[in-house]
Amino acid sequence: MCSVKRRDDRTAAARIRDAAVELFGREGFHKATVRDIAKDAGVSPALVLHHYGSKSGLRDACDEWVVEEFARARTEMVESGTSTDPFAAMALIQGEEVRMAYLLRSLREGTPAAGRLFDGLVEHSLRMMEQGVRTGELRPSRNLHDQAVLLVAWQFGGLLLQGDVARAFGTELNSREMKERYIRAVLEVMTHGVFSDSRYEDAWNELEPTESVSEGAMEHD
Amino acid sequence: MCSVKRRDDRTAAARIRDAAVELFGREGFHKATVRDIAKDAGVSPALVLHHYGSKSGLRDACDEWVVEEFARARTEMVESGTSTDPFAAMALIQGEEVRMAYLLRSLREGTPAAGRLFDGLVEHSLRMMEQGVRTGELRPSRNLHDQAVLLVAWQFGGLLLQGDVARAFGTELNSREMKERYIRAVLEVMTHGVFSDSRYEDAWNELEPTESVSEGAMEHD
DNA sequence: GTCTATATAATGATAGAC
DNA sequence: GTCTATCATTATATAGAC
Repeated sequence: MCSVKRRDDRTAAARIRDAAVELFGREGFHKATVRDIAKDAGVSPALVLHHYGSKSGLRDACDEWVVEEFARARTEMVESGTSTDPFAAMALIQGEEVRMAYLLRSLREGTPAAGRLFDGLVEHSLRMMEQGVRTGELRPSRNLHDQAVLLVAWQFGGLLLQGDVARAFGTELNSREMKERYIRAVLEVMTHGVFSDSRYEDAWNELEPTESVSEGAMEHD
Repeated sequence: MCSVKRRDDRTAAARIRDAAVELFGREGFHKATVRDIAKDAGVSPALVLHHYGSKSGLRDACDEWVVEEFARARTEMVESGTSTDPFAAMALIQGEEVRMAYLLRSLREGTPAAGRLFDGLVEHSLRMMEQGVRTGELRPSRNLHDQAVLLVAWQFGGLLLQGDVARAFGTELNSREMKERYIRAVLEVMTHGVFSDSRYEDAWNELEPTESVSEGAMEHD
C-alpha cells in the first residue's frame, strides 16, 4: 500500500503465483478473479493467463508450490530434533499464515492437492506415533494407523472450524486465551478420554469379534 | 428423470426452496445457478427471483428452513428418550442426507446459519454431557463447556473431512467398513485417551495456575 | 403467479502490437 | 515478456405480457 511500484526480486510469474496463493486462500477459487490476482501482482490480467494457461492451470501451479513447501518443512522437521507428540506434526503447518490459509481453503474445497497433504500428514503422524508408542509416551493402539487418520482429521477439523470454536468460547479468533483453552480441552480428552466406565469398552469388543490388528493396517498404496 | 411433469403437492415456492437446498448442498452456492435451481424445480428462472428477491435471498430462506428443521429434530429428541452419549447429538443430524449435505456445505462456506447450528449443537451436547456426568457415565471435566465445543468441532471436522478419512482408510465413502473403523478409533480415544504417562498432566497443571472451573464457564450469551 | 424476453455486469480467455 | 484492446460466455436480475 505504501508504494505502487516497489523493488521486488521475484519474477512476474512468481509474483502472480504468490498473489494467487494469497487470494485463493482468502477468497476461494471462484471468488478470486484473474483480474484481482493480476492487480495484486502488479501485472495485466493477460499476463496471468499467458504464464499459466488458464485460471485452473494457475491453481495447479499454486497447489504444487504449496505442497512442495509443506513437504520441505516436514523433511526439515524430521531431520532436525524429532518430537513424538502426535500434535507436533501440526506445528509444521502453523506459522506460515498465507500457506495455511491456502491449505484450509483447499481442504474446504476438496482439491486433490489438499488430499495429498492430508495423506502425507497421516503418514508423518503415524511414524511419530509409532515412535511414541515405542518410547512409552503413547498408549499402544489396536489400530495405530486408523488412530492417526482420526487425529489428523480432528486437528484439521478444529482448524477448519476455528471461527466457530472462537465464537463458542466467547474469545477472539487466534487470541492467546482461545489457544490456551483449546489446548487445555485437547489435553484433557487426549489424556483421560471422556467415558468413565467400561460400558464403551464392551461396545468396542462387540464391534471387533475376531480380527486383531496390532501394527496398523497399511493396505492403502 | 422418469417424467418431466409429476404430481407434486408442494407450491412452486416450496419446490424452489427444496431444489435450492439440494443444489446448494451438492454444488455450493456459487456453482449452483438460478437457472439450474429453476430447472430442478420445474419453473422459470424469473419465478425464482420473483419469490425470493435474489439468489442471496433464496439462500437466506434455505438457511432459515434448514435451521428450523434441525431445531425441530433436536426438540423431538430431547422430549423423547434421552441419551447422555455426547455423540448421540450427532445422530439427530444424520439420516437426512440432503439437509446434512446442506449443513456441511454451509459449514465449509462459513455462513452465519451454520454458525447458529454449531452453537445450538454445543448447547445441546453440553446439556447431555452434564447429565452424563451426573449419572457417572462421563468423567467430570475441568471445563465441560469447552469440552463440548471441542467435541462438536471434532465431530463436524470428521464429517467435513470424511472424504479424506475414507481415502486414508482405503475404504469406500460411507461404507460399512469405514463407519465401523471410524467408530472404533473414536471409541478407543474417547475411552483411554492417547497419552500413557503423566507428562501431559504436568503440562496441564502448568497451563492452569490458579483458576478452577468446575461446572463449565457459561459467560457467553 | 408464472412466463418470455432482455438488460446489465462480470469473468475467463484470445489476438495482436510492442 | 508484457501490454491494450476485445471477444464470448455466463450470471444475476428486470420488464412487462398473460
